[in-house]
Amino acid sequence: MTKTRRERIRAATINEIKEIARQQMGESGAGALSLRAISREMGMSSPALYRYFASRDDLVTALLVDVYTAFADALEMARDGRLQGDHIGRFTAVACAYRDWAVASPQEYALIFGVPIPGYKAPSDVTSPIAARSMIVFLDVLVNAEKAGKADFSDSYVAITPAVAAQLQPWVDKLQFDGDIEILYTAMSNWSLMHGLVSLEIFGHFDLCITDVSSGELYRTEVAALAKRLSIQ
Amino acid sequence: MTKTRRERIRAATINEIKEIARQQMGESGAGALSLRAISREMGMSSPALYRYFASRDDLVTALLVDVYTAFADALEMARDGRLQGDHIGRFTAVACAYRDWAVASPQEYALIFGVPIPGYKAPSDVTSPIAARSMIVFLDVLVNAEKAGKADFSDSYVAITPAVAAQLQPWVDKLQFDGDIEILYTAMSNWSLMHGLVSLEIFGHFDLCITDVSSGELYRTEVAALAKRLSIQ
DNA sequence: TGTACATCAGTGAACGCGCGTTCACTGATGTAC
DNA sequence: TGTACATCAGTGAACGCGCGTTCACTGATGTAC
Repeated sequence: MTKTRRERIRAATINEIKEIARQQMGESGAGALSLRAISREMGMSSPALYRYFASRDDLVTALLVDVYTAFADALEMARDGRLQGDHIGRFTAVACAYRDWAVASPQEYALIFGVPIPGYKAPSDVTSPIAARSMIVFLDVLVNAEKAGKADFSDSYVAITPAVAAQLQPWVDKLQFDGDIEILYTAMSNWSLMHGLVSLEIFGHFDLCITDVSSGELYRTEVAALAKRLSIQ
Repeated sequence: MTKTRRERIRAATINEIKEIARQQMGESGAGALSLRAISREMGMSSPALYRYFASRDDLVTALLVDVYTAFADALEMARDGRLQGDHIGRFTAVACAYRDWAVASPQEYALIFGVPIPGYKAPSDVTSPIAARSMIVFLDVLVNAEKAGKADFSDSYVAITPAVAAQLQPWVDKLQFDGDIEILYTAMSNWSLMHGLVSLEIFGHFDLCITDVSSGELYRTEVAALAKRLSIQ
């Protein structure tokens, strides 16, 4: 655990690179990330970066991992800020944390959920386990509410056909999920709504028709509607 | 209306430029659109393009207009493929057309709804009226269903607070909308879910947990659930 | 404690690339008389 | 119908830019004896 001096400095430099990269992403978008621009801002020559990342793609991957992690952390923190038995509190907190995080760091959100960066393909073996984490947090809240008998998933949904149930199988397997398939389905559906609302807001597509989306009023109303629909308590 | 020979050729060239641009967008993403690449493919020199578009941004804007129009056309066609009184048919058709169009032309979808192209700002006076068209098609279906007494928007939603209602005002004004505000709200909400489902699918974020998203099974299930929730008939 | 050597961080120059855009130009197509 | 002129489409060369990446190198920092 005790690192040598060199290792500490090295780690600090890596962090600085990533921090500046994140910052530049915030200014000009994830696609415009440039090693030369980063090195310029750091007062280094650009080849020096190759001591830390083997290529631009490697840096992007590292950022992706960080961002996924930060996102999942934010959701977990929101959940754990409420008592275990406070199911509706947890549901609302996680759903709102989703938006809050995205609003606070739109370019990070875009990096994760936006159009893939042209010419860059994330190595899914690295990416996908971390990507799953955030979704699991949300699912977890639903599962626990249901186990406690404080939510009802069967009501306002159409029957899930066997075909759809089969499509969800990989997800079931991956999580070794033993609950009702309706819960998984509901999680996906709610997640999709959250994603839709947030990305429309962040990318400015609500500006046409709504004033002051940034208040989050509309989003919270939707979350409340979801909670009501699931009779979550 | 009768165009001169020169005008016809000119129009044809403009179309060719736009077509190749769309095609290249489909291959390498909207952000990677390059005048030089287009001219290369056309067997022209790149300066020649400046006879047709004053700049790269101008071309992007033209594409944006085309794409928005094509999208709205697709939704309208879907709607008009069903009888006026067939409200649930129209609802389903429009909702499914939304996804079908997006799946068929993901890069176009990304151009409209994705992360804005870095360094490009769409002139909203040109863009926004056309952007509204597609949403209006969807809204129109809901309004007519409600007028005919074939839908119920009050049921599964939380009460809309005055604050939220106020936020929707610009939209009401723009459309000179005289219906119930719940309808507008519902349209936005449903639209957001559709957007969420489709963009998660298109950008590959469902790949982790679902097999064969491309069948559309899941999406159709969601649309059916929406229809049920609105008691649309 | 001092010396010899290996490892590491960082540099400057360079390669080769593609980009948007401007400019002065050549021919072809249209138009007015 | 023929001629003079204006308009238009398209070209090739060039400007200036930024990019990712490689290479041979210089010093500094660590390590083994």
